[in-house]
Parts: sequence; structure tokens; C-alpha cells
Amino acid sequence: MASRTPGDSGRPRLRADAARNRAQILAAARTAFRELGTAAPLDEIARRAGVNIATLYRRFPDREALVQQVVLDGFATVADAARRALDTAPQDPLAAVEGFLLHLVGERDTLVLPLIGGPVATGPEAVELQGRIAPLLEEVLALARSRGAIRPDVTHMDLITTGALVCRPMPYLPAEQAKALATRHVRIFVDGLRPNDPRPLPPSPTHREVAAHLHLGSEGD
Amino acid sequence: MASRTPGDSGRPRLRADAARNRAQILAAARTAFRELGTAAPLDEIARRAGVNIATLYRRFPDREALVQQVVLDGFATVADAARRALDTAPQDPLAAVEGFLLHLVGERDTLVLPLIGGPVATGPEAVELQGRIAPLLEEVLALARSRGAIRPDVTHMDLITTGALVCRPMPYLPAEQAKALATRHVRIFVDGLRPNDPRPLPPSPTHREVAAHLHLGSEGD
Amino acid sequence: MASRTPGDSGRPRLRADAARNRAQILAAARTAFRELGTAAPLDEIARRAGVNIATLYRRFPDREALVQQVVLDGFATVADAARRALDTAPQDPLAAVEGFLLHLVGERDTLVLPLIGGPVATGPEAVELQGRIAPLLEEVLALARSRGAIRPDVTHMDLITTGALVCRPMPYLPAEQAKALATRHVRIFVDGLRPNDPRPLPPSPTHREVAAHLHLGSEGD
Amino acid sequence: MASRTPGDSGRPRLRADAARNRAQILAAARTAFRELGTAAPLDEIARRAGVNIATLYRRFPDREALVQQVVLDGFATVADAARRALDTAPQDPLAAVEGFLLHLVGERDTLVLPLIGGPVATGPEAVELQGRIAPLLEEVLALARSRGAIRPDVTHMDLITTGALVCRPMPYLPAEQAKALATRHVRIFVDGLRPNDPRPLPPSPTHREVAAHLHLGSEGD
DNA sequence: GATGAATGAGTTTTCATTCAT
DNA sequence: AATGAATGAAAACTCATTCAT
Repeated sequence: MASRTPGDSGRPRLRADAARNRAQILAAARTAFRELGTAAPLDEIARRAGVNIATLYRRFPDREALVQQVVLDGFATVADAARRALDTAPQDPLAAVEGFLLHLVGERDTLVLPLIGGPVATGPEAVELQGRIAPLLEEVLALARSRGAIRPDVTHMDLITTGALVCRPMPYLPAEQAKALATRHVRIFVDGLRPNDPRPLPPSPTHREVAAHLHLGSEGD
Repeated sequence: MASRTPGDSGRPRLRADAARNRAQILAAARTAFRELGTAAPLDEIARRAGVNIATLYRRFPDREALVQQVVLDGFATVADAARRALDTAPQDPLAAVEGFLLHLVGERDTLVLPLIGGPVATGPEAVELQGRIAPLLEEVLALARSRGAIRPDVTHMDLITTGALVCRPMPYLPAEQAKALATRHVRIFVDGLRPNDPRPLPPSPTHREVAAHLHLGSEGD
Repeated sequence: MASRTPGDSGRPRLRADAARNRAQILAAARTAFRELGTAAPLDEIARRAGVNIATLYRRFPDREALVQQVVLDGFATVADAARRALDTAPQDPLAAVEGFLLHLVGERDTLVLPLIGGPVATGPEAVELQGRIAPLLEEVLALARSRGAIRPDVTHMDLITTGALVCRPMPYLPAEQAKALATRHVRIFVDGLRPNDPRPLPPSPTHREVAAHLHLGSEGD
Repeated sequence: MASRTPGDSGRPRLRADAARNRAQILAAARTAFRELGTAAPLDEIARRAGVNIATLYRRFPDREALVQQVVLDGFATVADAARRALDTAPQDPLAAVEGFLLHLVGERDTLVLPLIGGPVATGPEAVELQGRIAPLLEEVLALARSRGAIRPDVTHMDLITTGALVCRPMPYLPAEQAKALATRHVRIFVDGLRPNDPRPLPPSPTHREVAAHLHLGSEGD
């Protein structure tokens, strides 16, 4: 559904052409970030968006702001998917989990979660969105556990991790093939979530530990 | 275990000090690429390696050559892991599969597979290594299937995809936490490989299709 | 005379300040190329032009482009001189030939014809200009021959060769002395064109042969 | 005749292989200087000579020394040509003049006279050679004048200028074509030297003036 | 609001030169 | 004597950012 226009909340309304430019810039940034990393040249992004580099700067005072917005839009997509999962969880909670992941896979072409080389979403909006996702997924998982539909040792962090992984760009592979492989991966993973005599998992870092590093299961540096 | 010195085949032997420099450059490149992407500044890499930038250029005529070698070393690690998996497969083929993936997770701090923004390994050595990995994994899988130890619809490409995903850098998350999450992911995934009434998988792109794009289950652009 | 502004055809009109910068860059390049060869440091050229090196790159994407334009302007000067020669040929065709050469000598301080180490003008504009010069000179020569004012075996290529030679920089000699020596050379050469029982010339390469190598009587490599 | 091996006088005798290397370096330098100017990369010259760059440095402590030697060899060729001209002058002094110029044209592929961008031959050997050339040519001219074989207002500097000009590289033109054009140019020029009612020449800079700038009719900077 | 233009600060790349083998 | 290797310094080139139109 996603009727929300990403990233335009809490801002003075823009003139129509300016709004269009802003949307084009964000779209160009999403693909450029996926292809080139968040260090992608800003004038390359402006070029792809069909606007002048100065126009980009008018909308986003620096690279950081642009990255923030793109990541924020990504988080919004995840939150959206989590909400839908909760909606459908009562019928079939495990299917809801799978639906969550496949929904993300469905958006993977334009989904930028914190990426290599990129600064990270630290603003209040980002924190707020991230804080909203975890409980939604935990609620889905709780329901699933109570129905015996899922192994008990899975946490929302495993889902977030999986979502982040299957949305990573796979450079030089056509989008269709990437999506097919990601889909198969999700299907197998979700089969692994079923309570079929699972081998117990090793301990997870706590949500708090990970949150202290601020982001969707990402590592590095 | 990894007794191979990476990337030193088919080359006139280097003087001892030069070989040491070369190894330091590659090590520095591996971590820099994981942290900053393959667009990481070369002088930063030289600095970390403790050599002059011109020395780096002496060994690797351009960024491309450096990336190639790093990726090639990554492939060699994967091939190595696949070989070990085949060795242990007769005892417990599914455990061998898991061992393959966990081995990669164990090396994830220094493992660079084709990455965002990066050119891609296309040289004959890369093709040769890639062509060596697939049959090894297929042999493991065949054994597992014949023992009924695994769902029948999994292919080596699913394993490659999974290996590539769980080795992706997770920027801003400490290595320990990243490894823990990756390990849990692998454990669940492998549970999903068991032949417990699995739901059939959607079709996979063929090896040939993917190979045409030349790389370990990676996408983009 | 020379009312043409060099190198500004077929381009979107530049802002006034940008056009000024462009002209200064070209002027600086002309003298730098004559002094240092076409490998002259671009930042030196930018410095002489009083602009930032990036501004130079904005106008000329690489050294090649800058050299092209400078050479193109040189060709334009030659074409201009040839046109004037044709204008005055009816009165005294041999004087017109001499005027052509002396005109070039007069501009030699800022005239850059294809030079050592330099790539060469191959674009359509260069070809067009070169193709325009030859017939003009041939027409002058035809008139001179019909009047018996010149030895019959001279071709426009001899004139082009001579023009190119006498315009070559003479490093370390002050411009005045260089011009004096070049002028004397032209005077003697033109005396050698008179039909005073000349010894026949050895065969010339054809225009086509030379044109296949694309440039005003230049050699090398 | 040129039985002289250029540039090996007054030096401790080299080991045979070292002498060979030195000759190869000089040959490579001659062509590289003609193609790329005297700023040609030294390792390029070493590469063409088939020796290591450090070997080049062992023979020539810096670029300057290499250029000096190459130019010196060029002067030696000119002096040689002048000597021959004087030998043959008694039979036909104008033919001797032409022979001088054509001799230079014949060597133009390997003849490097002070060139654009190049430092300049200032050593005692250079001065000595230059000082030797002028009187030889003047003697030829005096003989020609006394026989009425030449216009009276030509000086040795005109000959030097002409020699320098016709030996300039003509980049991108095959050597054969360049030589043909240069030959024709010389033939016409020499016809212009004949005492056929010549128009008087404008004044020449004096030998002293030019010598103050140290070189064979060259200008610039 | 949008853009062409300019610039300072990198980053990449090359090259002369020296050193150790 | 010759060479592989290393390096500092320069030059080529790119890019984020600001300014004037």
C-alpha cells in the first residue's frame, strides 16, 4: 500500500516543482547508494535526478542529510512491513513473519538500510522509527510462540538481521536474479524457524547492546 | 586450514621485503574495503600498510588490480572452505554444509567478496576459482541428498548466496556482535535445510545465468 | 583583420565571466605550450590564466581537449592568412605567398601548430579547417603559375610546411631575434620560389598521403 | 664518414656491456626526445633502451646530463657536416651549402638540436663545438661569395637556422614523408640563395647577440 | 527556486631519484 | 655493474561546497 510519500513529514510544503525535484533526488540517491555506496558523488546523484547540484544542496544541506533521509525512508518501509505483519499475524503468524521478509525483498531495489561506508541514522526520527519496529516484530513473534508456530529462541533481531542481509545489493547481478536468490534464501530461513525439533541457537547480543551501536544489525569499522 | 599464502601464484618471486609489503597492503586493503567500500582511498590503505603510496602502485597498477586480488583471495578462502566441507561430508553431510558456512563466518573479518561499488573479479584466475567451488559444494549436497539429510531442492547457489550474505560487513556493529548474529542466522538457515516436510522453493536462476554475470550471488546496478 | 574570436563556435553561449576565463586559459595555454611543450603542467597554465585548476578542467575536460582547441585556433589563423593571401593575389601573387608566410611569422608568438609530444587535432572541426586551407593556397599558386610568377613545381604543401617550420618555437632565443631569423628565412625561401631557372624539385608526398596522417607537415614517432 | 662514436670522448673506458648500455640509452633518448620532448620520462627512455632506470642514472647523473650529451652529439653531427661542406666547397660552393643542409636532413631522424622545453647545452664542450661550426660555414660562404655563387647577404646563421628548422620533428608524419618535405624545402631555400637579382634581406641579429642566448637559432620562453 | 560557474581540498597517479641487494 | 624496490614530490584529476546570476 505505502500511500505515504517518504520523507516529507514535518516540513513546510514545497512548491510542486520543488517537491518533484526532491523526490527525484531521493530516488536517484537510493539507486546511487545501492550501486556505489553512500560515498557516491553528489553531482552524480544530481545528474541522475536531472537537477543541478546546487538544487540538491538547497534540499539537503550536506551528504549526511541526504543519507539520513534515504535511510529514514528505508526504516519507514521496514516499519510499514512490520505493521502489516502484525495485521496478518493472527491468521498465521509464521506466514506473517515470512510475509515481512518477503515484503522487504520485494522492495529491495529501492531499499537502503545502513550501508557500508555510510554515516548512520542518528536523528530523533530514526531512533523513533527503530524503536517502533522492534515491539511490532516482538508482538508477532510472541503470538507465533504462543501458538507453537515458531521455535522459541528467535528474536526480532534475527528478523532484522535477515531483512538487512537479504536487502543488501548484490553488485553486477541483475535485479531479477538477485530477487530470486533472496526469495529462496528467505524461504529456507523461514523453514528453519519452524519448531521442528530445532537445535538451540547460540546466544544473541541483546537489543540494548546492538542499539548502543545504533543500527540494524550492521558491523564494521 | 588456510596454509595457503593468498595471491602469490604465477608471479615472479618477489624479494622478501617486497613480499612482506605486498601482504601488508592486501591486509590493509581487506579491512579498508570492508569498512569503507572498495572506493576506500588508496593512500589510506598505503598508510595502514605502512608503505608509501607509490609502493602500493608498484604492486598494483590501479585500484582495480588491488580489488581483484583481494576478491581473489576471498574466493580462495571460499574454495578452501568448500574443500574442507567435502572432506567431512561423509560423516555428516548437513554438518559439513553448516561447517562450510560457519567457516566463512569465522573469516568474515577479513573476507571480501564482491562488494558494492566494486569492480568484479573477471580474470581467468577468478573464473577458475569460481568454477572450482560449485562442483565441490554440489558434491557435498549430492551426498547429503542421497542420505536424505537435506531437502532436495537446495543448490550450491543457495549456499554461495548465504555465504556472501553472512559475510557482508555490518557497518558500525562491533565484530563480535556481527559474528554472533551471523552465526545465529546460519544456524536457523541450516535448520531450514533439513528435510522436515519443507515447502518447495521457488525456482532458482541457473548457475549459467548467474555465472554470466560472473559473481557469487551479488546484484546491483 | 582577425576579427574572429577563436574557438567559440558551436557551443552554448558562456556567461561573460566564464567566456573571459576561457579566453585567458587559452592564451595562457598557447604561451605555455610554446615554452614548455604540450606537456606543460596544467596547473601552471591555470595559474598564468589566473583561474583555479578546477575551472580549467570545467572548460576542458582533459589536456587533450585544451590542446585541440589551441591547435584549432592555430589552424584558424592559418586559414585566415590563406584567405587574405587570396584576396591580394591578383595584384601580385608571389607577394601574396610571401605575405601569407610573413603573416604567420607575425603571429608566431601565439601560434601553436601541432607540436612535439602533443596529441593532434583530429576532430571534425580540425579536418574541416585543414580541408579549407589547401584549396585557398592552391588557388593562389594557380594564379601565380598562370602569370609565370612562380616556379611551377611548388605545391600548397610546401607552403604549409614552411609555415609550420618558421612558426616553431626557438627555445631560449628572444622573440625578436627569432622573428628576425624567421623573416629572413621566409625571404630567402620566397626568392627560391621565383621562376629563375629553378632546379626541379624532388617529388612531394601527395596531399592525400600527408592528410592520412592528418596534420600540417609534422612528423615524429 | 662519422667514424666517431658520439659522446664517448674524455671518459674512462667503459666495460663493453656498459658501453653498449650507454649507447642504447643515448639512442633511446634521441628518439624519445624527438617524440616527447626533452621532458620525456626517464624510465620510458630506460625501458626503450632495455635497461633498468638505475642503470641510466649510473651513466647520467640527471636528466640534464643526458640532454647535454644528446645535444652535444647533435652539434657534433652539425660540425661534421660543416667540415664536409668546406671540403667540397672549392668545386661548387653552393652545392656544398646544399649538401650541408641535406646532410642534416639525412640525419634528422636521430638529430636532436636544442628543443622546446629542453635545458640547453652550456658545457665547455658545447661552446667549443658551437664555436667551431660558425667559422667553417662562414668560410664556405666566403668562398661562394667570392665566386659570385651566392647572394651576398646570407650568413652562417641563416644556414644554422635552416638546419635547425628542417630537423625539427614533425610529429605524426611518417619519417619518409617528413624527409621528403624537408628536402623540397631545402631545395627551394637553396635556390633562393642564388644571386639572381635577390631582394635584399632584412638585418640579421648578430652572431654575438644570438650566441648570448647560447643556441642554434632557437627561441621561446 | 534553480542554475552555471568557481574554487579549495582532496585523491589518484606518475616520475625522478635513491637505496639495498 | 646492474637491478628490484622504495619513496617524496609533483602533477593530474575529482568532488564537495559556495557564490553570483
